Amino acid sequence: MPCTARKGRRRTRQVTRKRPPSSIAVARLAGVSQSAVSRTFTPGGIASPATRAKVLAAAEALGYRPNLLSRSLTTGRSGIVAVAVGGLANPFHAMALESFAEGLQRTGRQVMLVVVADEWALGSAVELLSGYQVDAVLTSLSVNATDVAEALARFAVPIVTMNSAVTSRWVRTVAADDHGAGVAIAKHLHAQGARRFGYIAGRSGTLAQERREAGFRQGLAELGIAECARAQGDHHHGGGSAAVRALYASGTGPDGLFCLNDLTAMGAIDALREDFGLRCPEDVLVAGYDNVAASAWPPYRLTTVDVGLDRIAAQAFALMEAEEVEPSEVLVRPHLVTRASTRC
Amino acid sequence: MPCTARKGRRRTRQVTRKRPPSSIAVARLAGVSQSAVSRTFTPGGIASPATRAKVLAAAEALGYRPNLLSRSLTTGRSGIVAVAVGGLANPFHAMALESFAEGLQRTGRQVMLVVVADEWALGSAVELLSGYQVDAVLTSLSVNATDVAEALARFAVPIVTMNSAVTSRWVRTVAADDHGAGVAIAKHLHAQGARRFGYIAGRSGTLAQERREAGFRQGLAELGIAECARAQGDHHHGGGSAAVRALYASGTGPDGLFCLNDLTAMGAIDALREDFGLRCPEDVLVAGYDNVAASAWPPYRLTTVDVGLDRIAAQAFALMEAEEVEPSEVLVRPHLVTRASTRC
DNA sequence: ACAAACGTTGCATAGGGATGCAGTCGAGCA
DNA sequence: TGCTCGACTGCATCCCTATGCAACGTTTGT
Repeated sequence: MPCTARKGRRRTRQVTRKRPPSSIAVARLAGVSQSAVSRTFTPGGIASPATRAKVLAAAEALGYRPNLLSRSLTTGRSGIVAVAVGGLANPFHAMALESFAEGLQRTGRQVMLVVVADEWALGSAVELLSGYQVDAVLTSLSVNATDVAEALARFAVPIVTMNSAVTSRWVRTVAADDHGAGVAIAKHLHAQGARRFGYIAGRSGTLAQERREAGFRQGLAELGIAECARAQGDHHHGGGSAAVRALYASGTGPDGLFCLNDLTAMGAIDALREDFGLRCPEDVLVAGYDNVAASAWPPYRLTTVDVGLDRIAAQAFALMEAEEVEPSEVLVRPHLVTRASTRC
Repeated sequence: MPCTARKGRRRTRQVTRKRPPSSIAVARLAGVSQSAVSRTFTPGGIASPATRAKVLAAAEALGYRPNLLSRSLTTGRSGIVAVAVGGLANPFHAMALESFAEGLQRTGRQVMLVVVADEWALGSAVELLSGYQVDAVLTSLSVNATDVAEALARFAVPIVTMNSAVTSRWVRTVAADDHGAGVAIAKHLHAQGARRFGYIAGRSGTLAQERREAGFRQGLAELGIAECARAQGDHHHGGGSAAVRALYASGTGPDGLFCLNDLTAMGAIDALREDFGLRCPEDVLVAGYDNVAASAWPPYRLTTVDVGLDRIAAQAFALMEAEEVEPSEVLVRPHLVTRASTRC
């Protein structure tokens, strides 16, 4: 067997930046043991007032702050929660992020942000994140692909999504009642006088989108209406405009339009006015979804659905902290915000 | 002297969640030493193909991922960069965040997000972040208070701000040439026929705001114009509207309006139309700042300034990585985007 | 055929902090 | 006065990975 013990070796670590003071340095200066320093800074740690004072003075003098990364080594929890959002260009995602971040910071957790393109990117992002020992992952994306959900479960980290095709011990879901909101929009548009209906979708295959559409169609069906025009947008302003151009190009289009989200709806309204000279409340009623700030602005005054991000965030936190979860989704009741865009 | 060595103690750690497999577990399964596992996963580590294969197989079987937090213990760099933004309700901040996040993720760094109210909150946020050993801090805030800048410097972490009153070895600044842009806007408005000018400010005391205003006034001065009405907004849509109501309430208001940012400008335009029946290009020319997505929408078609976030982000990354920096700020030349809101 | 050179591997330890255990010291009690 | 109890404190370890060094086996050179 090789090599006997030896000591006093010299490190030539590469660009080793100057390290901040450690608890050992503080202990030396304060004339106490390293454990005393640790106990002073550990919540719930026991130290006499005298010791605590000496330690705090020394720490202040050196500018010492406990290294939370190495703390997480012993405690097994990093205090870091990952938040994955897709596309901050959409103010809804920005607001969701802000809600999450605020709540997490308030409870002393830190937010690791990951911007992901879609749910598949989410898989590899989580793989990376698991290396950082994040305590949980929150995402405003919805997970539809079953295999993605299963892949996520492998990391043994609580993952809270907004809509997921399958939920499991690790993949948990909180969502607004998109279906119910779709029904409500249908009835509202009808009550306001719309008779020819249309729906502008987003990228196909997202659960939220499918549920909103299904709800809308069911609402129409309950009113005895089977027909509903349809066009596809892209979740953004431009897509809404394009969809309207497709819908109204040939002959009369719908006079009641439900759009997957507010950006799409605002794009739709703009195209109606610009390209077809149609006025929004008078000729076509338009409703959106998300209650983005801009939806309240005078040019739009858009009827929309407020999902209640604060309540969603609160539920997400609860789900994230739960030890065990029976696989089922938590639904939050959204709130219909009626504005001038659907008032004749 | 107390206690002699003893071993085999039992831990009753509190809710110790099941820990993920460690390199030791992988080593055991693969029949190699822990160092072999470490070398397999360390970029640049040396291991024979045979060993590497055994290790990778074992790691795959156990679902092992190296713990990046403890890695950072030895390497001294966490790979985490903090990004501090204020108020994601403003799409400009959301866009800045996205630019930063994308660039950082592309280079394999992780983003720790901090939402802060103002620069003072930034100070305590950085204090907390320094516990997480972040490699640098980026922020879309500007730091004006000298004492805040000095407090930040104490943490010995590179901090890149957008505008800072004082720069130092640690506090570095990249900014758009707000002053120059203000001048350009003044000349543009004048060239388009405006004669009575007005400026809508944000909260007082932010450097960006002061520079835009100073530039605007200098541009006017160069045109021989001394007079410029002024009202204060709040960086948001509502503030712009309120400012317009204040400006136009008594008699004729300006026919050339420069607003601190796009949200303010859009609020201004809406109030001009709603409350005073003034049309935007015909009666009043309006310009904003930031080139937010909504500024291109048909109701506004807002002339604005694009600061070039991608270039700013690139410069920020360079500043962040620089070992030593001569204390001076990096200026990026912004780009005037002219749209219908200033075309008669 | 022997030595030197090279490529790999394992050992031991560092890095910062948390904590079980045992020992110290002072206070309270009989 | 003597003893028990309790409050602290320090020691020794552990958490997980990275890495300097020495030892090993193999290949190459002469």
